[in-house]
Amino acid sequence: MTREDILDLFAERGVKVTPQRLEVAAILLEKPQHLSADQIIDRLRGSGSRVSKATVYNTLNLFGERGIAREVKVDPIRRIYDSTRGHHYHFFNVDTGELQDIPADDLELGRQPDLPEGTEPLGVDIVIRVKNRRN
Amino acid sequence: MTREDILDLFAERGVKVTPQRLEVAAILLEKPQHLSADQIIDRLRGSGSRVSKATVYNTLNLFGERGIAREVKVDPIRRIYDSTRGHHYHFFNVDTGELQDIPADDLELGRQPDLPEGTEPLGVDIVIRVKNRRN
DNA sequence: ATGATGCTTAGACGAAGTCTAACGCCGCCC
DNA sequence: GGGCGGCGTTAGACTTCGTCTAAGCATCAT
Ligand SMILES: [Mn+2]
Ligand SMILES: [Mn+2]
Ligand SMILES: [Zn+2]
Ligand SMILES: [Zn+2]
Repeated sequence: MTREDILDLFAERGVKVTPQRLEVAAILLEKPQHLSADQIIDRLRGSGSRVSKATVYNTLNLFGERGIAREVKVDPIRRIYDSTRGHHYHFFNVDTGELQDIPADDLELGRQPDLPEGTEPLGVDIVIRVKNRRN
Repeated sequence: MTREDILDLFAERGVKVTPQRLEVAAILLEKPQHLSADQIIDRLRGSGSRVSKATVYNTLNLFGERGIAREVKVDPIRRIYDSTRGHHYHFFNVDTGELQDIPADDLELGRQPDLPEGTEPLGVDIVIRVKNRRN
């Protein structure tokens, strides 16, 4: 994702541009990937950036709310942010901790249950847990 | 679930019986429900029990490993334990934090993707996120 | 008895994320 | 230009959830 794309996306989602937000976006949205806040901070530090921890967390929360990144719930000990915004699912390898995308078309959802009374849908999260085959 | 059922389940899963494990099981496995460690500790304290925090966490980890309870990954800030061991899925109401079971039969999974090379399946977690309808 | 093993415990510790209060930056008004 | 308000950023304190440590206990085998 180019700098131009990022600026367009910010505009589209009503997110004001700041140097720090651009730095975080440049790392996370560079390519399809799944990163924790800590990994993003490490990469920022590695490239000499001084964006504070508080700002990284604020920014990731903002990106989540505005649909600039997706939060993936697989591991209760840390939040993972996903640069792929479109509809898709995940494999989670419990041995390696690795997350892998499943394109929406590769997984069909048959019958779906009625929603609870008085609620409306937000989305469907599917995680297929796998482990390494030992033989 | 009766005390007898719990003892049978422990035996079946190779879990040694201790008074503390029985107390935790009595609370969690009483009925179909979803509880955090903290809620379990509160209920133990409320009924005058003195089981330590460390033991509650150790016990819940053990229950998870041995399939005596299920860990539901829905909220990255705390672990939720599910007394329903069978195959089923969940609604998660983001407004209330409420988790609601979806029986396996109510949700059909059509085509499933090929697993990543060298891995074998552990299970499929599905969470349908919903919010309260406001109007 | 003695020792080994495994469970429980209080409280220290660690990791992830949030909050606070000060500070900087920018646009607006005069 | 100077002052003001609003928002974003910052360091570091703080909170929360969970794990670890080291001591104490129980049970079992010899
Ligand atoms: Mn790191
Ligand atoms: Mn509580
Ligand atoms: Zn993804
Ligand atoms: Zn359930």
